[in-house]
Amino acid sequence: MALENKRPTITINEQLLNKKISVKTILNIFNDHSTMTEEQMLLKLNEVISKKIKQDKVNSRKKPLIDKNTLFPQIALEFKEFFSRRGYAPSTLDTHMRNLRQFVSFLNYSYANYGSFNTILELHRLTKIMIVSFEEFLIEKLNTEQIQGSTVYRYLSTVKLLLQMLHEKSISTIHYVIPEALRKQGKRSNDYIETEQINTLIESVVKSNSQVKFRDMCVILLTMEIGCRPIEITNLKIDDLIITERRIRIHSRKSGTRTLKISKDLSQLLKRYLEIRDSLQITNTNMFINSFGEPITTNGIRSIFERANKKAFNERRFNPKALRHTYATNALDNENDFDEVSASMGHLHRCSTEWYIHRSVQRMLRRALPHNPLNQIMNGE
DNA sequence: GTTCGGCCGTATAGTAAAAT
DNA sequence: ATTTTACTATACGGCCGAAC
Repeated sequence: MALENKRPTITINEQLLNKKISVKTILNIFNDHSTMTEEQMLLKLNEVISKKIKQDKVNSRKKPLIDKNTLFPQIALEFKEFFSRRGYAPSTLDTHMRNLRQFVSFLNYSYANYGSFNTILELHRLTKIMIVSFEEFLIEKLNTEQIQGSTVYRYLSTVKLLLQMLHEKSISTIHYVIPEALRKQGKRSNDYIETEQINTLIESVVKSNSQVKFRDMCVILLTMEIGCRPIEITNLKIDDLIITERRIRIHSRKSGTRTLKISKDLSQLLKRYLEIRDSLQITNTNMFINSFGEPITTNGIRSIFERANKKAFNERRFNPKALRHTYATNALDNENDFDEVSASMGHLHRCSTEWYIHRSVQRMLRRALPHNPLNQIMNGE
């Protein structure tokens, strides 16, 4: 390490060329330069750099989570086994399994003296009375405002499906119809977010020092600009972005596939994000990844929004869906072609889009996205 | 034929807790 | 302290048949 006659030199790791280190960090290193030798400075710099590189490495998950299957009663697993052959989406099967867990534990609790209900074969002891008492149990929860009507309906739908299966397997002959009064749909909400609020949210992300800052910005701005769903963001593959044409192809089971135009600024931001992503060793082709290098999930998207909200407003003010609603309202308000808006929202039917027209006319008149918040960010940097 | 509404599969939201 | 998962609850929307 002797420097002697030579000028001090430093070998920069190739990886470093792609890393960004803030000016402030560098300045901090040389803060007390008066007391440091050149050699010490270089050592210190190297130290900071290697720390930074280490930091940017993708973490790996330590150990697998608890086997999900152990969380569900045997009946739910058998249910899944039976129905997964019918092409149900994973989320649907999950929902039913969760609902079944409630039902099975209800049976085991309320009818303990009838013996246990563990496997579907044991469900031959299931009686209509038990189901009706489950209904009553749910109604009680409904009346005490623990759950909504639509949830009661969901639970009973699962029971109905279970009975279908039991019938097909000749385990039970109970024919069950959900009572009319218990078939409640959920209520639609419609949030509208003023532009300033969106700006505040985005600014808070821009200002943050988060390692996933660029990812988060891309996710929020994508939702804002094209009104896509969280699930559609999780489904995005790298190939879905056609950067030269500034087009992005989004897909979900619910809405199918559609291709949308994005702004110049957003495409630049995405490009920048993808550069960062490229510098990590990622084995999948998903555009957005979590800190483990795995494809991001809808939970991940939600937490991006929650974090940003908390930072910006100190409370949860709006969610991805609200941005989606805002997008639809703005798009319609700016006198875009109705069918175009409908298509860009991924609505297959006009009625889905029409719903947004019935919003407060006053508010619709008041605001119209005066500018793209991205302009400020890109110019400001 | 268009519109309305039910059905039901599937997505999102809120919260707590775990993992780093 | 931050970021993610797990769980429960609930909203959204495609599809289709009945009512207009």
